[in-house]
Amino acid sequence: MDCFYAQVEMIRNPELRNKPLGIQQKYIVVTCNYEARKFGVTKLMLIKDAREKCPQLVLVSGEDLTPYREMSYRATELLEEFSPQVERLGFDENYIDVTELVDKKLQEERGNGRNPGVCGHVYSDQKMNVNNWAHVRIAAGSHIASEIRAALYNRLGLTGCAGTASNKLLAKLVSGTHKPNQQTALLHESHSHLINSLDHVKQIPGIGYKTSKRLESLGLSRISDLQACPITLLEKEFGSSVAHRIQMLSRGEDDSAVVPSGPPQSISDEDSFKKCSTVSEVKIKMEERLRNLLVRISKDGRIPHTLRLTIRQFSPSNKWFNRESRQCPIPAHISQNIGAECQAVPALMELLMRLFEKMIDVKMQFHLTLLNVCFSNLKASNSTRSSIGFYLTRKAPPAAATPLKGSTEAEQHTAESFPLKENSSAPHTAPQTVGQPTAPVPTNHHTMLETLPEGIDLEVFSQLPEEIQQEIIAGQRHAAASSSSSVRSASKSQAAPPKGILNFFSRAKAADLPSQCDGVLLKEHSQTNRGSTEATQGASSNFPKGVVDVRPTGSLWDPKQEMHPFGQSYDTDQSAERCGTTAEPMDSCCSSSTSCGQLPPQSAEMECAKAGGDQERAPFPHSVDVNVFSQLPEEVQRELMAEWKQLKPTPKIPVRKQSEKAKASRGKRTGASAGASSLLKYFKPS
DNA sequence: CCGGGGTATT
DNA sequence: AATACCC
Repeated sequence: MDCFYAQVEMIRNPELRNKPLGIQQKYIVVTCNYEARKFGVTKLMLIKDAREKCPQLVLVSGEDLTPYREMSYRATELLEEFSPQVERLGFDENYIDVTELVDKKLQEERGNGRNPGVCGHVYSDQKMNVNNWAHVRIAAGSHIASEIRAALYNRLGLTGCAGTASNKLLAKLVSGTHKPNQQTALLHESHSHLINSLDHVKQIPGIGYKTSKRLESLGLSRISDLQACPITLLEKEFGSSVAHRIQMLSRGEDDSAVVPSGPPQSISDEDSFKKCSTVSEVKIKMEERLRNLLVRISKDGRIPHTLRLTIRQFSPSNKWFNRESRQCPIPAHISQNIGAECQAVPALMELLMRLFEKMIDVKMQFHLTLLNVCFSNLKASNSTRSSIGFYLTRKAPPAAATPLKGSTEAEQHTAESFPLKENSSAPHTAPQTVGQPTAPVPTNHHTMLETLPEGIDLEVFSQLPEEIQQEIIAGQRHAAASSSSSVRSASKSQAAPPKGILNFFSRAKAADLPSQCDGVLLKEHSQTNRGSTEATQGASSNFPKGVVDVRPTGSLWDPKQEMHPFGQSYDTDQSAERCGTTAEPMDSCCSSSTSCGQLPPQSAEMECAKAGGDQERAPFPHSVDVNVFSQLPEEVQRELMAEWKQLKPTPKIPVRKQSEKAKASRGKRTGASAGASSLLKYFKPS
C-alpha cells in the first residue's frame, strides 16, 4: 500500500487529502503522503528537518496504531476472498499465491482463442510472447492483481502497488519498480535484470543489516559478488542454511511458500520516552501498556498464556541495540480472567513487576527509554465463557457478576503461589495435562446455573432463548470434557473454527473506521479531477476516472479490453484505466454501483447477501430468538448478520505444500483459521 | 537504528 | 531470551 498510515489518515479525514501530510511518532515523521514528498519530506525524517523542508506540513500523530491495524486486517481479509494463501508482511504488504487462481482462469479461458496481454507494466518493457505459456500465466496473474487493486480501492479506498512474478522475492522486488499505485509483472527472461539492478546486497529482502555487514567484511557488497561467491566461504561465515538461502536470493531464486498468516501470534503495546527512572513511573507506564493490551486481547477473544516485558535502557554511548526482555507463563487463574476488563490488572502488574526486577535492580539508578508489554502464546479460549462473557458482562452489575472469591484475595494467592524465579521449573508451567479441565467451574450456584461461567449476568442469561442457554451450559461441560480430546489438538489448534451460536457473542466492535466505499471517495475524486494537487492527481490518474462506478463486464479477458493485437501490454495509465474498469472483480455485486453506494464495507457485504441469490430477509439461524436479537446493540446485530451470511458457504481448506517447518509450526493455526472468513475473525476466537 | 509494531530461528 | 529479519 502507498504510504499506508498517511492513506488511512486521509481516509479518516479527507480534508488532509490535498495537503502535505506527515505521520508523527515521537520526533520522527514515519511516513508521509506524496504531496509531502514533493517537498522533500521522506520516511523516518526528523520532525524539525521535515518542517524545514515543508513549513506547511500537516502532522498527525500515528503512535496509536489501532486505525492502521484495523485497516491492515481489512485489506488482508479482502485478499483472502481471492485466495486463502495470503501472507502478511508488516501492516501494509501481503503476498498472495495466485497459482491456483491462474490455473482456474486459464482453464476457463482455454480454447476461446483469445490471448490476454499483461495488465499494467511489464518489467523493463519486455515484450510478452502470447505463445509462451509462462508469459501467459504471468499475464493472468497480472489481471488478478488488477482485480485485487480495484477491490482494495473500491471497497476500502486504498491504493497500492502490486508485483506479479514467479516467486515472493521477485514479486516484491518488481512491485516497487513503478511507484505509487501501479503494478508491474515480471517475465522470466528479465529475472536477472531485476535482481542485478540492485546495487547492494542489503537491498535484497531477507538480507538485513547484520548479514550485509558481514558480507561486506568478506568483500561481498554487490549482488554479483554474492552470486559468484564459493558456497564454502559463505557456509563458513553463516552456516549452511543461511549461506544457501542468501546465495539463492542473490540469484533471484526463492522457494519459500506463501504461508497464510492468520490471526497474529502475539500482540504487544509499547511506548518510548526520554526518561523513566522511578518505580512509580514504571508502574504507571506499564499499566498503561497493559490496559491497552487487555482491550485488544479481549476483542481478539483468544487467551494469552505468556507475558513478556521488554525494556530499553539508556546508555550514553551505546544508545541503540539494547533491548532486554523477560517472559513468564500466565497462571491459569489469571489468564482465564482476562476476557472481562480490569480484574486481571493487579495480578498481571504483579507479574510484570517481577519480570522488571529480573532486569533492573530497583535499588540502583536506572534510566529506561522504552517499555513494551507483550501477550503471546495465544490460544483459543476453550470454554464458551470468555466469549459469551465478553458480551454478557458488559452491562452486568458488579455485584451480580462477581464470583465468590474476593478478587484481592485471589490476587494475593496468585502472587504467593507462583513466584517467578529465574531458574525454577515453575510448578505452574506443568500443563494441566490431559484430562484436566482448564476452565474453572464455579461451585457456588445450585440450579442448573451452577455450571455457568463466573462473571456472566444472570439477568441477561435468563432472557436468552432456551436453546442458547443450553448451549452455553453445554459449552461449559464441553470445555471441561474437551481438554481430554485435546491431547493432540491442544498444542495444535490455537484457533478452532467457529462452532455454534456462542461465537456470535464474542464479536469485537466493528472497526471504528469511517466508511470508505462511499460518497467521500467519489467526491474526493471529482475534486481532485478538478485540479487540486499534482500528487493527488498523480495518484488518481492511475485509476480510471470512473473507477468507483466499476461494474462487471463479463470475462476478465473481455475483448472490450482491447488488448494490444499481439499481446503487448499497455503502458500505465491506459492499462490501469482499462484493467481497473473492465476487469471483473470477484466481488462483482459489491463493485456494482448499486450496492457499493454509500455503504461502509460491512454493510455492503450485507447488501451483497441480499442481492446475491438468497432473498430471505434476515437469514437467522433457527436457534436465534428474534426478540432477543432485536435487543442486542446495533453493532452486535450487524456483526451477527454478517457472520450468518458468511457461514452458509463452508469454504474448504485447500491443502498446500509448505516447507516442513512452516507446516510444523503453523499448519495448525492456518488450517483452523482458514475456514472462517469473517471480517472480524482476527478479533475474536475463531 | 529512529517508531510501533510483527515474524522466525537459535 | 536473544538475535535475526520484515514493514
